[in-house]
Amino acid sequence: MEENRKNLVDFIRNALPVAEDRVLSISSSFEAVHAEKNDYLLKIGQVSNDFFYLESGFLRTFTYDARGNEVTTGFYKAGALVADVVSFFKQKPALEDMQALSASKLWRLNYAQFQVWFHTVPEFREFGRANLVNGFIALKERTLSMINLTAEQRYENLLRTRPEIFQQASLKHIASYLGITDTSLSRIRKEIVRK
Amino acid sequence: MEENRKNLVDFIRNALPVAEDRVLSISSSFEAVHAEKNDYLLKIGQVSNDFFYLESGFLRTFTYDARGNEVTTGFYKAGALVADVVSFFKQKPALEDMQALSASKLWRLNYAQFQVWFHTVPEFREFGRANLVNGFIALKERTLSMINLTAEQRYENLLRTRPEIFQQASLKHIASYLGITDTSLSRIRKEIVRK
DNA sequence: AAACCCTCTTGTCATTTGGCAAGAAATCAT
DNA sequence: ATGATTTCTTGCCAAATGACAAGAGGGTTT
Repeated sequence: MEENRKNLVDFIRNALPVAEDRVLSISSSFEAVHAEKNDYLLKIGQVSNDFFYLESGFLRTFTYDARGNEVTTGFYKAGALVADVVSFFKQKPALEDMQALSASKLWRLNYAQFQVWFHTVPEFREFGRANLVNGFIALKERTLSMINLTAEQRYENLLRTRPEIFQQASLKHIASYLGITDTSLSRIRKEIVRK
Repeated sequence: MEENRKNLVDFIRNALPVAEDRVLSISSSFEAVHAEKNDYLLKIGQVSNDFFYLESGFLRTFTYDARGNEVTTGFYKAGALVADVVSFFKQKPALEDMQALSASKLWRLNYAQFQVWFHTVPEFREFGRANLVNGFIALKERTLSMINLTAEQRYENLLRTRPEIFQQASLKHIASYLGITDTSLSRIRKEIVRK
């Protein structure tokens, strides 16, 4: 397969206010990864060595409840940075699986190389920090929405703010992301139509 | 009331590897705050201007579910740094209340002063970053524990890892922190005793 | 076109959890 | 110390949610 780094280079150039040669050297430290639909990019128990930029495709992360049911914890669309932050930064076994929901093209930065850029490029460090703050805020807001809102309100929010998920994921995955079963989601949808 | 900064200064000295005069200048930018039992330190809707060091006492943060019931989201004991990260760093209205569960002594750093230290003291910045990573990880692990574990397992975990909470908070607060009602917690405790 | 697969919906039933209220126990205030 | 208040437990019942299974609908393959 031919390797075209234009999308990746554009992303890095846009993310980091650094000289062009630095943009190129950082970009070239990423490695192309291709995932087919249903392929796993990380499995529970593995220590993540991958910090991904998702050029195209669609991913989800998921774990299992106390009864063994899959529970989707996140959806990622093209343009996203994707990593199991806990496993990658703390080099601990992952608590979630990561899986492609459609054929995906990714660029991978390994842990050692991440550390090099983090310690030698202030802009990289600053971008990483900003990213972490945003990730923390998103997780906090999602956690609170699971408390503050009804399942129906969470469904309507998701439909409004992340419509792309409904093009890419099954209602079973969406239901578990909302904290309910596919049966309940089906009933909520029916109720909304009735209104 | 007499003001004794020894505990605060020791904390800062221990947290930041900087010269003693810097430890003292940073310490003296904190302002003493005293809270009586049940006093609020932040209310939902306010923009937080406070980054606290909790010298003594005990705090909780809480919000409300869709039916209006209080749900405790965090407990904080002496020695902790406490802030509504989202409200403080993004200067947005808080989504949670913060309340003292016992008379507490706190030290407060305001947003403007936080920014000054953040931009002028690399060690402060680095400490802040490490703190954020740990906060993110703790939130992620708590979120996953709400999925992976049963309420009984969460109860036993909490009892084992944070026994001080059981000295300071009511079972009603603990129950909502575990994601259940006080009625259910009471039944779980009964069941555990039976074993 | 037929067979197949996958997703989604829907009915029935079981289980879990919560609401409520009463009473016991512990704590606090005067 | 005594009364008042709060917390915790427990029983009863209602409501919400999930498990399971059947079936409809779409899309794909052969």
